[in-house]
Amino acid sequence: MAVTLADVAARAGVSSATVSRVLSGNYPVADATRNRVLRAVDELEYVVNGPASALAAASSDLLGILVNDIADPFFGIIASAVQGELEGRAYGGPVPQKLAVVCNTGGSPERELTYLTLLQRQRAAAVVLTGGAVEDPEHSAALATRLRRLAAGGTRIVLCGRPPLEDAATAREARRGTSKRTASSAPVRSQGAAGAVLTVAFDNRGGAHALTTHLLTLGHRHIGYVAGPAERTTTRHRLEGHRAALEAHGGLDADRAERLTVHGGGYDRSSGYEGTRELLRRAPETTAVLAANDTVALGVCAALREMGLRVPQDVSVAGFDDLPFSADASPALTTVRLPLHEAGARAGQLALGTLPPPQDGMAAMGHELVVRASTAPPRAGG
Amino acid sequence: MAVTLADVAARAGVSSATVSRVLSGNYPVADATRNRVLRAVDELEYVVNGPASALAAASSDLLGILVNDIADPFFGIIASAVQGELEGRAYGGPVPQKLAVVCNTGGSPERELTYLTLLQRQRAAAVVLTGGAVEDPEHSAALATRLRRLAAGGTRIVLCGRPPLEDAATAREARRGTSKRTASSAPVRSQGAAGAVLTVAFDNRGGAHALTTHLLTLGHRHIGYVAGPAERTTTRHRLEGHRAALEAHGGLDADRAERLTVHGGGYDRSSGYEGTRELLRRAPETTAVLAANDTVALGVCAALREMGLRVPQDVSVAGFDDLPFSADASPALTTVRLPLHEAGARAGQLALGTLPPPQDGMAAMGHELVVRASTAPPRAGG
DNA sequence: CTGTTAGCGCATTCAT
DNA sequence: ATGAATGCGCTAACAG
Repeated sequence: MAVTLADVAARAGVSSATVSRVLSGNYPVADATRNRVLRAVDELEYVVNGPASALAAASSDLLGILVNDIADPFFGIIASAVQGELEGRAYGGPVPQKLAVVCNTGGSPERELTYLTLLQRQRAAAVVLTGGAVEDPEHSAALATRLRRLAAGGTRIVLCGRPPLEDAATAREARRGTSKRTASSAPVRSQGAAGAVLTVAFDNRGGAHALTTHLLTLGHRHIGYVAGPAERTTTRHRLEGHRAALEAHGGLDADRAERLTVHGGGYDRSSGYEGTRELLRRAPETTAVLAANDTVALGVCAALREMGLRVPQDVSVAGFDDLPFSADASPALTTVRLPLHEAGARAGQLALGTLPPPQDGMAAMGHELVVRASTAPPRAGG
Repeated sequence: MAVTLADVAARAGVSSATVSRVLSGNYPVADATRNRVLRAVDELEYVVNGPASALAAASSDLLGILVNDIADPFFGIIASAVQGELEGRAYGGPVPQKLAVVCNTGGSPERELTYLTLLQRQRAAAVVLTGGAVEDPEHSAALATRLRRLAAGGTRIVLCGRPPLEDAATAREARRGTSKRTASSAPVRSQGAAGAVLTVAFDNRGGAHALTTHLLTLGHRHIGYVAGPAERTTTRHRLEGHRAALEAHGGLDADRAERLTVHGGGYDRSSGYEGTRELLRRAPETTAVLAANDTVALGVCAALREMGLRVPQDVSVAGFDDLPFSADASPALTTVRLPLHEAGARAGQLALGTLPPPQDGMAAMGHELVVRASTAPPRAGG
């Protein structure tokens, strides 16, 4: 833990500068010299001092990934995919070269900011923020400011699974309550220029729309919605897609829609369980339940089962995300597949600069309706 | 991105040393001075330069976590729990202070070593290695050497879910083929002293034993085993527990046990699927299948279903780990619960030094048999 | 309690 | 193609 460049240099009979050049490989060095250096490195079991080199070079090979909870497969899959892009080629094969710093925010805005500070402290080369954002205007503004500053400082920022940052002007308007945003509004500087904040977006609206349409087509007219936490963009977008589909189908009764919507505390199983009990208390006529995501859907199914209702004969249930376990659930879950892996990979490439950023700074991912056993037509007279 | 300690010092009218003291908080500073410094920090939006401070202090606040794949909830849960321990208290609340570097090894020994090098380069404060180890003697030796060296250099090393490092002497013997290891063997230096390699171990043998006994008690006599990759310690231990139970129950027919064991390529669903087809081809009389883990068990169930066999009426199935989705699978999986979260938390505490290391360097975690719907007595005459 | 002074180990000019 | 010299920003003695 103590052998330094100078030691290697001494052993190889060269200057430390030369050793540095050999190791970073971005400067011509005579083959003979290089070999001698490499041998010395080997013999001394020299390992570069990362902090020292980061200090001198003003850069690091750390990449931050902010997730709600890495134990949730939704985030695990994305993080895994981001990681997959973190390797370069060397010695004739793929070799990891950057390190991923995974930060569990638990969905808390404060921790999100705290982690950003910690990553900035490490001079992380890039930061990927995953999952829905909290919609508190105060926090959004603070976060946007921080991210823009980071981006301006050279840290690549990628949002994966959350909407792009509002441009500053729009945000100001929004906070003033004037949302008369014209088509000819000023160009969004935060997206075109260098130091842009890039986005890989999921189609939460479209997915929920497809799911709701699927249920409507099956004949359901009493569709409950067990939603995620109210203040999340993901929650809002999915709900919007759901309501848009209802509206398209024959008008939306706002009060009724409100009554059929329950907000859970989180994207977890128990939210689905509790939410369903509440929902059926409010609206016993419900014949179908849309869940905030697959995990919530499992809780929905469990609650229904416990109430003596069969899925899908008595009540249909649908999830969202199509996590790996959904196909094997009881019953197999109808859901919407989000390209989590692909999105993560894309985010990783954008973060590394491997992939040229899209024109408008935003890559939109698709969705796919996956119909399985948990949805069926409502019972006659249901 | 350019404001330094000196800038803050100038603004606060103190020396940079004082600023440093205020920020690290481990040295008395007059309240008035502290406030002035803090204000300057705030006004200048100063963020510590991590690399510089790591270099000067010869330490970093990075902690490495090696996992097979962070997308697998088994590892996700452990990693999440480790993370949970990474926060200290400040400003009257829990605040993350160390960063977790998560490394996906994909189960490859080379990548394991590569990542260790990268972490060593970063001067990581600790490294937690999770999941079963690959049993190649060459690699084990290389890995043990590396870990011991790291530990000796002050990096805390914790193995979570894999057996303790063999002590050097034992390893040498093993490689010579002489396994006459006496009870009075030399004390294992790698475990008692400072710089020890600590272990948090799962009871894979005990769990498999319990599961097999459960099936035997139900009346099963033709129990197949769809195992994980052959060279993993986890695979071996679970298989050993399984066979020990068979033996305890009435003698073990080695050939038969061999015929009823199929080794999958990995701990994934498709291994379970393929393995089951192979197993039933070899031994159609099978009335129960033990899977390498829960994920594999899902594949087992899928294959059986596809062959027209009902679970558990025709064939019982059991998993291992009790991952969250297992209770909601179709049918709900009988399995063995491993305290993944608790183990991860413990590993995190040991890695941080929050928890005093156990006497023998090893904390053994328990297991719990969880009987659900996927196991039942064999059909009469089965 | 605070300031001064030396490095920490490396990357990078600038010479040669 | 290589070496010498400088400084990255911070911490840790050491004084005072």
